[in-house]
Amino acid sequence: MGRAPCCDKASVKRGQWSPEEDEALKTYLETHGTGGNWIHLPQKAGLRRCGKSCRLRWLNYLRPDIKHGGFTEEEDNIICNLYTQMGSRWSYIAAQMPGRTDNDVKNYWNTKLKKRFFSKNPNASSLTLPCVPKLETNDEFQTQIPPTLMLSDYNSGLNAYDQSLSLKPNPLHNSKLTGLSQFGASSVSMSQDGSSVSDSSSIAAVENGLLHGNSFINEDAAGIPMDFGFGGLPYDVVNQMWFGEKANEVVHPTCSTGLDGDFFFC
DNA sequence: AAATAGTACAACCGCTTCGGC
DNA sequence: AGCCGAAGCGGTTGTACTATT
Repeated sequence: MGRAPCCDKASVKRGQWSPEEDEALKTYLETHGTGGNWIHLPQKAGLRRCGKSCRLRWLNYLRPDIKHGGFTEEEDNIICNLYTQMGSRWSYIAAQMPGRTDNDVKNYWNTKLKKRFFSKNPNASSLTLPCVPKLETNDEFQTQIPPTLMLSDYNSGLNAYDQSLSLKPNPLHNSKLTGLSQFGASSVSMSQDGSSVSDSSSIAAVENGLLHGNSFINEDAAGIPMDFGFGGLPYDVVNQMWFGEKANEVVHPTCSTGLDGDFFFC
């Protein structure tokens, strides 16, 4: 038995939106807002569309603050940097670029940026990406971003990475720190087929200040930092360095932007 | 000019999470 | 505490457009 469909597919229109439909949706939303319910919105707006479809159309295309058009070099670098740090958290990456949507960023990465990135960083294909623990807001998390991991070169409001911030959990998020074992072991391949950990609470993790450079750090009850980092590499908080599999191997976490703006791994 | 291949982007699908009851 | 509906999210697919042969 499959999942019940969100709407009656036989009675709703699918495919490309017409200008008339766009106008109807836009007019309705500008007048009434969503009313907190997308499911019943199409009916009220006189549209024969699924509520989900309306929501997506609005969020990805019709919203007045959407920036259409090509990505700048600066935006390219932000995407590459954030992708290497947190994987395909498109909604979060998009949130760092005003006017860009997760769909936009995702499409742009999949069609253009990924090829460019891997042609410049052939070794990157073997990299693993961080998997993100769920967090419990009761835990007294507090961490600082190591200076070597700063992205403040960008003027795009990467506030979450502000070195000077000492971030506390956001009480609005009520996620739990569960399933820790999976995070140290699992990884996300940077190939097209690579899937991400489908867990939106990772965004809360970042908002809660747990992004620790390429890693996500939780401090357990005893105050011992736990690392869920880049491919499971432990992070040396004191020296702000990453350790490779060999004890004497040190991996520097910083990803940099070259003089010509091209992204590369150091 | 027509056919084919490649690219870009919009839209859909289904799983997970959240919040109200 | 558990259920259920709705929203959020990321992966995938569909399609229009452009370039190449």
